[in-house]
Amino acid sequence: MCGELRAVNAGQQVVLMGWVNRRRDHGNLIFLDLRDRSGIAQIVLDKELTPEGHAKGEHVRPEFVVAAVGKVRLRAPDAINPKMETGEIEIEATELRVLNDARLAPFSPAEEAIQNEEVRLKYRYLDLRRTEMQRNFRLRHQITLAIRESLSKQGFLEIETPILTKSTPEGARDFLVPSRVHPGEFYALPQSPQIFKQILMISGFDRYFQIARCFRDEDLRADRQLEFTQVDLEMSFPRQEMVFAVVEQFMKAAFASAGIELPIPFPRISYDESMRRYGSDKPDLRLPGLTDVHSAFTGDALATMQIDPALPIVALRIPKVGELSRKEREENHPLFDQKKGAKFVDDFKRLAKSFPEAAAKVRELTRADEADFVIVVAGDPAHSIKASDTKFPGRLSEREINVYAAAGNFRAELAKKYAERHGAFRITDQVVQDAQAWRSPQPLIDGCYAFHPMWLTDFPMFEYDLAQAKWVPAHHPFTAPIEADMANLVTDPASVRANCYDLAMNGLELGSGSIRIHRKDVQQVIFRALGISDDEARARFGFFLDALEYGTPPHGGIALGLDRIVMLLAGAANLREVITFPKTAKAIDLMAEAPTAVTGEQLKELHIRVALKS
RNA sequence: GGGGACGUAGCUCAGUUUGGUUAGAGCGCUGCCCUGUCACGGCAGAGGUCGCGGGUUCGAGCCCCGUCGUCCCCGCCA
Repeated sequence: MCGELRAVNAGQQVVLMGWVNRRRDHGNLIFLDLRDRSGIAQIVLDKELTPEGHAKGEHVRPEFVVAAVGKVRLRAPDAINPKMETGEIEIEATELRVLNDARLAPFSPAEEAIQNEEVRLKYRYLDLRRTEMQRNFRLRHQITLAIRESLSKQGFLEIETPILTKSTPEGARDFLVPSRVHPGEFYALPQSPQIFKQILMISGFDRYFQIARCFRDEDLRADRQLEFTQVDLEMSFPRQEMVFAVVEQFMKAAFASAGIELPIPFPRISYDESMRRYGSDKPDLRLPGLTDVHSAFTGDALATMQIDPALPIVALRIPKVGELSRKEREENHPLFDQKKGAKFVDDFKRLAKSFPEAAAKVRELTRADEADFVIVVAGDPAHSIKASDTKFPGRLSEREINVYAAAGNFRAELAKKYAERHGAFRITDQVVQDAQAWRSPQPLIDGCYAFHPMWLTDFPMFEYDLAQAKWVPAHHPFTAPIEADMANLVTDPASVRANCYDLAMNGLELGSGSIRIHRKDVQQVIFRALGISDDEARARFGFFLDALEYGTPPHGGIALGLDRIVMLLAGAANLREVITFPKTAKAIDLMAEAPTAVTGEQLKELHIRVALKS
């Protein structure tokens, strides 16, 4: 293997096979950099030593596939290349065989990713040859392996569930597959193995897991593809803490496989607290959170500034951004979500002029340095939004959540924009760039962790739908309420918390799970509370309701997005970097050119007629 | 469904502000030269429907309208 040869291999006879990364022709001496997945080695073709090999070498071009026969030799001291892992040696070729030629590639796999993602995806096989992509998928393999090993050690069995199945209750649009045998009927691809894994608990498999492909026919995002992979698990007789412990173990193992030490247990935070402190249900803890600065403003000041005193007033702080010009600030304004009924103050000079005490207090409360950029976000009384401002005791109102979310989104956007300046995301970048580091078992920087996992708990069971004027489920219908809140299900739905939990890390939702309902009577109450009729429940998952009646153990579990975990560890900003053949934002595979129309013959066999809108 | 950014040589980009002769650069590519390079070097050369369609104009890469594609976001989706 090209990249594995070292000084100790000097003198060995070898046959190296791989792709020509680069060719340097010095006339009677030709250097070939030969690349395979292990790395690059330099082949020397000397006209005196191998006239034939040298002659072939003259016609070799980038990405030709060749075999070089020869001896490993130490380079002369002044010819050592310290930038190459194999820089101390080279192959003195006695023979060169051209195994295959190659057309001129639209871009070179020897170089960094090109900007044009269309071309990258169309020629994905060339893109995947790049060192960075090879590294990403090796990383993905190692992470997957570590998770399998950890879960197996913890007593989980890996069990497969169907891909051709029935619509599951996840709420997204299904991908449908027509049945040839049953005209007019369709299978659905699983949005998750949810019902099957719960049935596996009923079947007595105790602890199940699966690295499961899931499918959701919704619009794509940087962190969302049509098909994605989940680490899906379920266990019998659990409590939240037991699920957390299992996940923490395998996450620790997964990160260790990438050379990152992840301290456990992970911190926990309630949903309400997360909204207050980060304006998000997937907080990024690499930067300071939001600060409640209501106390900095007098009633008069709020009236003058036209800020709603009944709503939260929070400050966000992005460190080390420095002072921004008016133009720079204005360029940031589109990053603020106008639709949340919130407004912001980012001109601190003006604020200090009108309300010097308030401005000083805000900077004091946020512990802002001179160079830190601070923005105050507050409710806009003038703004009419479609949101309920009904305040249920012990629970954030929708308008409050909107103000926090506006601040949280703004914080995340600005953090992304000024990543260079605050440097809080840098350690992740370093993981990417340092090709050695990812293999190292040592943490990259002692005591400084680039990855901040966080459990979120105590989600509300229901959300109030203003349009329908009723409480609707915030989760899938098998999520159990927290035991203590069970009594309030009908009388006070607002106060009921769900026995479910999310795992977030660095501003991404990594996974979501819950303790499930295992009793039929509770399930019926929930269905009723969710406005799902008996008939509807029976039609959608009657088989599951039947199964529930045959001795269902208490059970619960979670599913974590494997692609997202790999993305974080690869330091990638997009899922496409860790998925071999991803789809574009318009849901197209540019290489395979899918989807496509199919023949009339195929449609006929499937009893399908296509009716396109004109 | 909506908002934003982008689209000029194989790739990365300049040129668009203020319409004006034959659209440029770097890398890559082709040919020749070169025995110690490793982003090799030197000389010469090829390569463009300026995404596509229409319009305004004496004249459009540049202005207007439409359309397509890629990316990011909202909606949607845990």
